[in-house]
Amino acid sequence: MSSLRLTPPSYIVLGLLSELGEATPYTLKQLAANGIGNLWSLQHAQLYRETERLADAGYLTERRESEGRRRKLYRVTDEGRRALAEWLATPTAEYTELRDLALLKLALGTDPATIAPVQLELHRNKLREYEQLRALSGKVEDLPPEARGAVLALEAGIGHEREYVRFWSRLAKERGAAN
Amino acid sequence: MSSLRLTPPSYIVLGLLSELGEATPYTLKQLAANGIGNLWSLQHAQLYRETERLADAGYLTERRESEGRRRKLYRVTDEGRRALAEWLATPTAEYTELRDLALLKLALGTDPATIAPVQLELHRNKLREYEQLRALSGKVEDLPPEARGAVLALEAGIGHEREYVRFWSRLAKERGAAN
DNA sequence: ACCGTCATGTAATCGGTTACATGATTCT
DNA sequence: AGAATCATGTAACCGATTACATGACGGT
Repeated sequence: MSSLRLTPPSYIVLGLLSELGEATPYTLKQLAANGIGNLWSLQHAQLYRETERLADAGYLTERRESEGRRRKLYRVTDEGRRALAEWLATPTAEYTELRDLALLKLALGTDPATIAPVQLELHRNKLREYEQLRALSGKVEDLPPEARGAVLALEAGIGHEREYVRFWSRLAKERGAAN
Repeated sequence: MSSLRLTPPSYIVLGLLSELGEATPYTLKQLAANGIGNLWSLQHAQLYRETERLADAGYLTERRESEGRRRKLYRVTDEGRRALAEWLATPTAEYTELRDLALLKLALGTDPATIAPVQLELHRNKLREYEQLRALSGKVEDLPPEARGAVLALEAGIGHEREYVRFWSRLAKERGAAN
């Protein structure tokens, strides 16, 4: 019941759970690994802690199976739904840093030639993966409203991966030519 | 002397300090706020902790002013320099998630119309800021080698900001037209 | 029956953020 | 001299990752 701060992981849990209805932390983990995990991934341990935290605060209800594995099943309360909706309705004006390790190394003086090829391949693979994922959904307008956001976020990811590929292939080429 | 794990902030400290020679945590903070802070920012408190940690582990030496403010001045040791060089020479194959709050909201079902305008302005401003910064340095080839990495990282940032601007202006337009 | 993997959870550790506190300078 | 801001540092809290531990299930 205490007023705890809701963090991005909290909203991920609330968001996923309100679509699923009822689920165990482990189910959430599996679900998160696919879609939203590309944007913001979570360890399974964190999901156990987070669901517990949210349940303590009244945003989720906890139910324990009486037989078998006696797993814990969570469900979003009205309060949780309200908190999520409120957060979703508020625009963020916060700037998110890239915090990319390779760029950090670059900024601190690495020779681009040593990291560019690896990064290039990494982002090419990621781009391909995203594009394949994207191809599975059709046009955004044809999707049910609840599913649109995820696809849009995926499209953002594709754009950034393309940018990464452009960037690192430029560096790979320049150095390749210079040497 | 203990073997502690070196984190990205550790390398930022090592990197900045090895360029500066000797500095106080506060000086590092100021320096970091400008250049590298756009990529990976640090609180001042963290810099105090981190310098202390690194000094304990033997990567920095600590010297205290005898008069005046009795500030702590740090300097990179050979071991520190070695650790930094080793890290810089190792390519990373790790994928960095975007972890952008606005994209997260989008993925969880926000109406794009409510966040797109704010994000658009945010990223337009950031882009302008980066481009002005970029204009201060000339061509990359004319720079001293130590300074090139920072400019390249900045160029990466510009690319991503352009991508953000493209993305959010698309959403802003679509919705604007639909309504 | 046994082995490996998937599933489920807890505990300990640790980095990072927030909050607090105070000492110097500078400006009016 | 007093106010405001810059500079310097410490302490407490908290979220997140790592490590540990065990139970169920599927295949051979």
